[in-house]
Amino acid sequence: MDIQSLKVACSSCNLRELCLPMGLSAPEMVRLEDVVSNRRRVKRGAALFTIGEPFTALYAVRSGFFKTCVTSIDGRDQVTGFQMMGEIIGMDGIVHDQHACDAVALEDAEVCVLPFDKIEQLSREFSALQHHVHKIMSREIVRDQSVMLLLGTMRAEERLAAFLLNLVQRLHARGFSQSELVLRMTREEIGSYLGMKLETVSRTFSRFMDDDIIEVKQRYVLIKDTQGLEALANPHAAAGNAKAERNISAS
Amino acid sequence: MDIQSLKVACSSCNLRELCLPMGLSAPEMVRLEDVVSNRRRVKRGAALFTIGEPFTALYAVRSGFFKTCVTSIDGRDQVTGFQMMGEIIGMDGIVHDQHACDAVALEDAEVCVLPFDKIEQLSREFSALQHHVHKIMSREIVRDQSVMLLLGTMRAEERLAAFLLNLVQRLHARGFSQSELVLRMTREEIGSYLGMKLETVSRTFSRFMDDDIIEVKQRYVLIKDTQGLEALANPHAAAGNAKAERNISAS
DNA sequence: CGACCACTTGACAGCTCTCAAAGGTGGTGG
DNA sequence: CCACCACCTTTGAGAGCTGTCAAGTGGTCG
Repeated sequence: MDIQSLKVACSSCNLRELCLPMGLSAPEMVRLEDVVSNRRRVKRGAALFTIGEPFTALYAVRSGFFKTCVTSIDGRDQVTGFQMMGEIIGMDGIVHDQHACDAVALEDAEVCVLPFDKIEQLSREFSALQHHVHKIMSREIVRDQSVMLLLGTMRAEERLAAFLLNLVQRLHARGFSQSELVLRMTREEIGSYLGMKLETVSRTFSRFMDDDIIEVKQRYVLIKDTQGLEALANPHAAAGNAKAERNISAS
Repeated sequence: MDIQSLKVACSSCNLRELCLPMGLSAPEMVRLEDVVSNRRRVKRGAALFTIGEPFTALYAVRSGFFKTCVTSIDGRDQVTGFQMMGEIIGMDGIVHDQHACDAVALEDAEVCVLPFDKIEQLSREFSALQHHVHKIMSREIVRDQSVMLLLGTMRAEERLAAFLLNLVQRLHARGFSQSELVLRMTREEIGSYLGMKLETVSRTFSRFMDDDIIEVKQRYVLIKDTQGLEALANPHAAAGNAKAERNISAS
């Protein structure tokens, strides 16, 4: 245990199937461990990086929970994502060699530092790593597009339902419960992510409770009726929707 | 001219400073031309690719105008972007080896086909190309985040103003007017992108006209007061906003 | 234990959506 | 070449959802 906490070892990390080393061969992973030599602890409320800060590395979340936020010229800010263990942060910084968003820890956290020049160098040697890096960035693009869909077409109930389902789904993939979770963020942060005010988030939680779909006690959430929640997130999915059916039959 | 229309030549393409070959040396560009050997024409209204289609290549827009749209399980769809010449489409497909959105031509268009396996192969040889590919993907992530900010925090007037400013800015970078443009998309498509209904788009255009900030005649738009439009897009930028000022002083 | 922060709830206002009708524009076919 | 049709756009009226403002409660952390 002591040795592990001093030296990073992707090959023994229980996140390796979710994180950067996914799909690498044993010798490749050894070389990767050489690159991923540093860890960094981030206290709750502290920033891993901030807007404008020079970009040098990507970060793999090892433990803890982060939010990323962008800020407009006139000071409005928006949470663009919540990141949990195994997820990669910082790809926004590549294009201008400086970060385009803030990354803030929502609880005490630890990240693996992935110096980007080293990643690029190793990617030129190992096509598996190269392709995986591309996949990670592509996944982020696809995720962002689904958030656009949420923000552009959904109403408050649908947004919050989709948000909760997404969270438990990701937690479940990490070995946690399928129906229980502890929110690491405030109502205001949820609202910022979902494009609604904290009061609306709170009211919507209350409505879900009244409908007996979830149980909420502060940060703790129990999903009592997953199907009901799914129905709230996609209200027209069951009804014979022409477009949806076309998509299903096409695939 | 005939030769050029048969054979792609990045080195003589007037988009090379915006597109994939940016920053490559002469010999590198020659090798790239070998990869970018195919072009494809797409008629107005036709799809360059659709959701679920196998991913094989990225596409560089050579002429014409595209939209990309995602569709939810229950059939709602959302325009996630508009792409003009010099911009790269298709990065959504990398993660699952199939496209996650539709790309539809809004006018007759032509694209350069960039087979992705070839791009990856060449990226392993040329770090300049590798880094540029990363930048293009990172730029897309940053763009998506700014759309989230728009959808999450702005009101109809602000969204449409920001949209118009973004369009003319990109057109201007391509040598077009700074104050005049022709919309290639319908009010409904604008609305889908901006998360509002077509009627609201139309009404907001009318309000801008009443305020003498723009002139609109169907698809044609003349920006009469750029500063006024910027003020509409960032209403609190001028006022002494604490957060904005903190960002300015910090940078 | 106390202060502060997060959360909940209510009342009301306002923005955007919905539904509806009419006017334009561009394309197609006779 | 003209007429017709389909689609896009504009505008109005009213409804509904979410935001705003406000007050009070409860939980958490120093």
